[in-house]
Amino acid sequence: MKEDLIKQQYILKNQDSFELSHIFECGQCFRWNKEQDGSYTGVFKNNVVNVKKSQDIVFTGVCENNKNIQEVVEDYFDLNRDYEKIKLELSKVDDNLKNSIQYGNGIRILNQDLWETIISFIISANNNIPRIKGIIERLCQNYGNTICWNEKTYYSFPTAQQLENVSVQDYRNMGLGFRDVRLYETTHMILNKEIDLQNLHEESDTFKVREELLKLSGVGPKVADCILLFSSLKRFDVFPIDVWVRRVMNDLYIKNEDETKVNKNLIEKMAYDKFGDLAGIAQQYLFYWKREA
DNA sequence: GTCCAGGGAATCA
DNA sequence: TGATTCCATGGA
Repeated sequence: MKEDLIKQQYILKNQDSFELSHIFECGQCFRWNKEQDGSYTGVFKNNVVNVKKSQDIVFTGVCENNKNIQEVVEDYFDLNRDYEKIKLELSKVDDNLKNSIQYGNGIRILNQDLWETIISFIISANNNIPRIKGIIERLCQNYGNTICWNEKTYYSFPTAQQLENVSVQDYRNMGLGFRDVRLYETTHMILNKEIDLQNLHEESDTFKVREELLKLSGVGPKVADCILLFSSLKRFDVFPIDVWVRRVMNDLYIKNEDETKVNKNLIEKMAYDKFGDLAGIAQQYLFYWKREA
């Protein structure tokens, strides 16, 4: 019999660089949903947390093994990182970036589980965000753990072991489309330790980690960079290039007549020249600004 | 009916 | 290496 989870709360005061919509709508995560009161509720690992911002930021929820909620959210929201310093540094680059930073000033890069990030971004390929969220939610409901809180049932993201016996056809039936085989193959590559996720955390060379990720089925350059940036690997020196980022980089800097013809290597080189080892964070401000504004 | 979505893999030059 | 094409699905 599993012990009941204790409802916990943590109140954070005086936190600049923390806006709910900026954090949850900038495309880095798929499991946070807006409530009627403007707060957001999400599941990560086996935690269910609601975040509400008025003057202070209030975290309420239940945590895996009743671990202290302050420690849990400090890790997940990367609360000890100085975003004011990062924004100051990036604002010096040019007015374009400065404007986008003002627009998305409350963005933070979440510290998401590596396995979940890999699978989520394989699903994201040639897909739109509402549909990605729907597919992931069905995966969780079918194969994740149930977590009860506030008289509602939530579902954790299934582990690789929980997906071990899921077939390609099962995935197809859940609406994954052509991504079904990729999800199946990658799950088993990780279960077989062809790719060892622990080793990825221990490798310091970003390029080597990227090479390993690219071996996974369904992981190409863009998905690999998203995994590097948005997961617990936390590599801020990568610059994921999707259609939106290509668009914004062409509009601001390259100014090619046909933005679909812009070379990705050119964008990548330009990003690193301009933004250096903070390119990934710069990418998030630009992405959010282009998509929302 | 057509186009598009946080692309990747296979194919061909 | 670099460019093209196909891949399911659902919403606009």
